[in-house]
Amino acid sequence: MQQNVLPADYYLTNFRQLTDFVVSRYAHLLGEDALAFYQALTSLPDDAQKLYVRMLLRKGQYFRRSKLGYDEITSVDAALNVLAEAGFVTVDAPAPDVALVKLFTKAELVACFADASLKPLSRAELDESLLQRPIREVCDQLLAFAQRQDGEQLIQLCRGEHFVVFRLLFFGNLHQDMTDFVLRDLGLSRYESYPLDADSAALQTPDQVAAHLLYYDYCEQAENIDDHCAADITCMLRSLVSELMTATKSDSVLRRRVHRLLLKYARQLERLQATQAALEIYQQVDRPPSRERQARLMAEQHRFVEALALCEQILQDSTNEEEQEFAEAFAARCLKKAARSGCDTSNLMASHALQRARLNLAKYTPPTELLALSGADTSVEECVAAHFRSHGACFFVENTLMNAVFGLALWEVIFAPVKGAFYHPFQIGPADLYEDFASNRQGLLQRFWQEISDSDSLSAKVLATFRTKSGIANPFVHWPALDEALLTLALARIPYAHWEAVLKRMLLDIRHHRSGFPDLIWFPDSGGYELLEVKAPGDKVQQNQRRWMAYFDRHHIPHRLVNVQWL
DNA sequence: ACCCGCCACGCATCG
DNA sequence: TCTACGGTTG
DNA sequence: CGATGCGTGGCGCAACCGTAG
Ligand SMILES: [Mn+2]
Ligand SMILES: [Mn+2]
Repeated sequence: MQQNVLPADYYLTNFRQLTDFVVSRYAHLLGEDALAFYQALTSLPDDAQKLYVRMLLRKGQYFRRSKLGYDEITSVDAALNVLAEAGFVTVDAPAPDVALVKLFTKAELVACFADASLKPLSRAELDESLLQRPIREVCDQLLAFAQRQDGEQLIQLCRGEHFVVFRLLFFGNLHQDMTDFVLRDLGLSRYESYPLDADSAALQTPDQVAAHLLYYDYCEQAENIDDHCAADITCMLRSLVSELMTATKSDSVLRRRVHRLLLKYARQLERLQATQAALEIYQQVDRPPSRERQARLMAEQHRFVEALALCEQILQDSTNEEEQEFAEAFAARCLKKAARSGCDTSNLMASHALQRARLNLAKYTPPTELLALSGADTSVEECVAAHFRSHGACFFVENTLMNAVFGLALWEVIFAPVKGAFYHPFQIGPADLYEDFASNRQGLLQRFWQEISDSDSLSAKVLATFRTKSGIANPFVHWPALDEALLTLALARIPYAHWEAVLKRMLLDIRHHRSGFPDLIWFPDSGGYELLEVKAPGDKVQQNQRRWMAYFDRHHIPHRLVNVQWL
């Protein structure tokens, strides 16, 4: 892959692109101080802006002058003077902050504090021991130590917190950053070009922005928290709930993010045996696997009636297949345990949902073959593929093939300019991909199925898109795993009705139906095709894999489970 | 598309 | 001296 | 025993540098 050469001030250009974009579209969402920050910074000479942005893009807010070696800046010292004058940095006047310690090496710290007892400590222990001392004194000594070195200065970057707001408004999240610009400009990633209409924005109101910023504050807090202190975690989560839960009512994106965070840390509370706290947090979340976790915790405490009530609720209203299957199986087990422990189960047995669950327990068993192979140095899947290649072509595809055909066939639908779906240039897909993708595109999909109504039109569409969009990011297309020969063969051998069935199930629930496809696709010399899921001894079919195979069975899509036995 | 989603693997537990 | 890692760079 | 649940590891741009051990 060719690598483009970037201009020396590429980072300033990128910074300006981002901030200009935000100011021109979202000025009404920027606070007064953020806007003032932008105006003050952009009125400085280029060199000062360059240095400021260089520091802004590095970690932390403290820097040693000796580590600011930027050849493209005519005079770093002059730039620093300008920045200091304008209040964008301080020089040799750092706030007392433990982060300053990170600017110095072990050897320097030992010398700085002239304390030989520090020497045998590891870096982590050294940091820890300095943390015990008064911060003020430590920082004074560090500053004095730095100043004793020729030309050294301690720079503190100021007002950097405003850039976070710009990033949030630009990307709609804080996990993307300026590297997206660089990777694109280097030619390492390519994005589809979709219109960014004036009215599409990730965030709409100042309150929403504030809530998101608060959420990311909590994320940061969570990352720095002691993972095995249940009390600390509980305390943080309670505070998050009280400050953020109301904001999630009207903001589905924030809701999703907050729920994820709560689920993750409630699970951690479980590991720490903090059952009550975990339950308390789970009760704030109404998405899977919250009720499953609650039911498990209830059953663990022999509160079978409550566990069963949760299962019953799931059976009645959950649209999540995995959660449904859990409730069916778990309810059956709980009923047994409840009966055995002498609970009165007569009320429970009257529940329709629970009765249905007890009948519904049969799991689909795919056609199965036992294959004896002698071990090799490659993966099981490759061994089995090699075996099947003696009677045809065989590829190790897992999700990549079906997903690729989905992504290529539906390319225009995926990137259609639906309102609110695209709001910055670095999206690999629409914002609502995993939410209401199909219902927000009913007309487009209807026209798609009219246009793509047979094998020829599907093949033509997929192969044409494969060529014209090659290399462009798409949430379903993993370009390196794809080659035209495989695609051509698959399109020729797999009947239209099968493709239609697969794509339609994917469309029903993209998030949960984009995975679980079998390992291999085999094209026998005699024609046709078959999907093969390989299992080594000790491995077993996963739930999402089984659901796909059950669906294959209903649609007469040829598939098989290949259990390997090592010779 | 948030130290993840996706897959396989290895271990402990339990009817 | 060598290696592992995190931070910085384009 | 098989079934189940839990935790794990690899894979994510690549080259370079300084620091820690
Ligand atoms: Mn697999
Ligand atoms: Mn497999």
